[in-house]
Amino acid sequence: MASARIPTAAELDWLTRRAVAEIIPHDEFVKALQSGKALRLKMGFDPSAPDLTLGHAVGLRKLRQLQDLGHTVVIIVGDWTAQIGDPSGQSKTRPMLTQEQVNENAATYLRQFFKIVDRELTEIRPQSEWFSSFNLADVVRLAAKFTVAQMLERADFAERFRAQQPIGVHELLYPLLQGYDSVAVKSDVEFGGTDQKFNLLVGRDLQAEAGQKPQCVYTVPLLVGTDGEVKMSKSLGNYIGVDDPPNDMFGKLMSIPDRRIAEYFEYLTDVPDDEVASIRESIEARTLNPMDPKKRLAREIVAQFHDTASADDAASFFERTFSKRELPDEVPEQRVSFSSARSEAAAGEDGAVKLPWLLAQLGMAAGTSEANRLVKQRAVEVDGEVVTDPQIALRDGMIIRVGKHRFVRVVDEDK
RNA sequence: GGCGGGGUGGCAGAGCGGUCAAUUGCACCAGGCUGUAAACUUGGCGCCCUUUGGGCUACGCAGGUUCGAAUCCUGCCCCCGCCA
Repeated sequence: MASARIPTAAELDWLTRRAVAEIIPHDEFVKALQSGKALRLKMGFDPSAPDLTLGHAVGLRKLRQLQDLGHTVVIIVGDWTAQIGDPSGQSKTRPMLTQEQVNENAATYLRQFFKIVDRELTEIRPQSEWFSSFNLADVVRLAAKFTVAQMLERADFAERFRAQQPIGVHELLYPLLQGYDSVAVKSDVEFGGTDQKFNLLVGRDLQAEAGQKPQCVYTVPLLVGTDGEVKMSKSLGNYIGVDDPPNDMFGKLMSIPDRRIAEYFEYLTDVPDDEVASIRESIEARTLNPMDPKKRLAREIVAQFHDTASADDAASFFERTFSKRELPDEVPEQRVSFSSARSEAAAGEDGAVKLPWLLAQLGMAAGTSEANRLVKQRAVEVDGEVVTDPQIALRDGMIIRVGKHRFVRVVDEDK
């Protein structure tokens, strides 16, 4: 049997407290770590949302810490449950996905997953491995183990029920399937956000029934998104992706509300507890400008998902572009055929072109209507000058800026 | 199976024959202030045309009545609840 290093007292403390919501049962988990046996750490993922956010990173960082002791991660590709749509924390039924979409998403997801988790100590297990051979009898047997009342204990089901929102019968199957995964892979500990608690506990029950030692349940707190209010999630648009380019990541981190700075440090960095505590205190006491620890946070995190050099670059990019409002020296280029632009959107004798049209073409505005508004509201700059004239002369290499953070260098494709 | 309620823009939720591209809140975008924080403030928020102007597409789906329908009628689909 594979073995793992026994954690030191400090490591143990870190693993069971920092960025941890709850470990059930706590003592059993500690005992397991101290046994020296390599544990199987299960984490499921839902391939309906292929992009990993910093919210996911909270839990993945814990997995990584445990891997560093020699434990094994078992990642479950939820190719069946994704077709159901996880009802956890959802206020609505989610759409089902096709197998093709699932496969595509899984590839994207795993690439990002291994930015944090050690590939060498990871087992990838698609649910279809055990569920494709499931038949109706198996499903009925599984479903018979739970009652409707038990299912309705789940906070989100209960809430939807109360609010007279629809709950699909198939959604009740979701926790059961996820729980069965634990039986299939013989997991020792399952990880998830606090919203997963119910599902994770179902795994314990099913394992016990199957004569296995029930897994421990390890939940991590949910990271609040950039709006500072609700759980970070892609569908709410308040997320920071682990795959976000350094500048974006840095900028998004700078935009989180001050009151969330400390918890971001706590959940996403290795900055020691006492330092985090002092940052928290000085922000509350207003003894330092919150922008400073926030910059540090942004650097720490960008360095983690990219590297130190990128973090430095992102920091100076940020200061130049947003603090001083200068143009960055590297502006993404967009190629446009000047001649066809002139024939399509000619606006004058001199070869000028309609600016709103151009903005829409460049993808800097959703459409010409929006572009028109932006121009009117003085949100458009060309080569550093605010433009209000809806006509514009094309110039190779011209730099167009819309709002604070959209800019493009226009290059003539005809050349 | 019976009875009742309901389907409106990203969400919530008004409107119930013309003045409705549709009140309002949230979210979002942009300007001001600033630290891409908070608070505040101004404008905007279906698409398209250069316009205080015009066109097109929209209020579950399909038809119909009407000079005119998100608003009335018919059929269909879907959701919620109660009773069985």
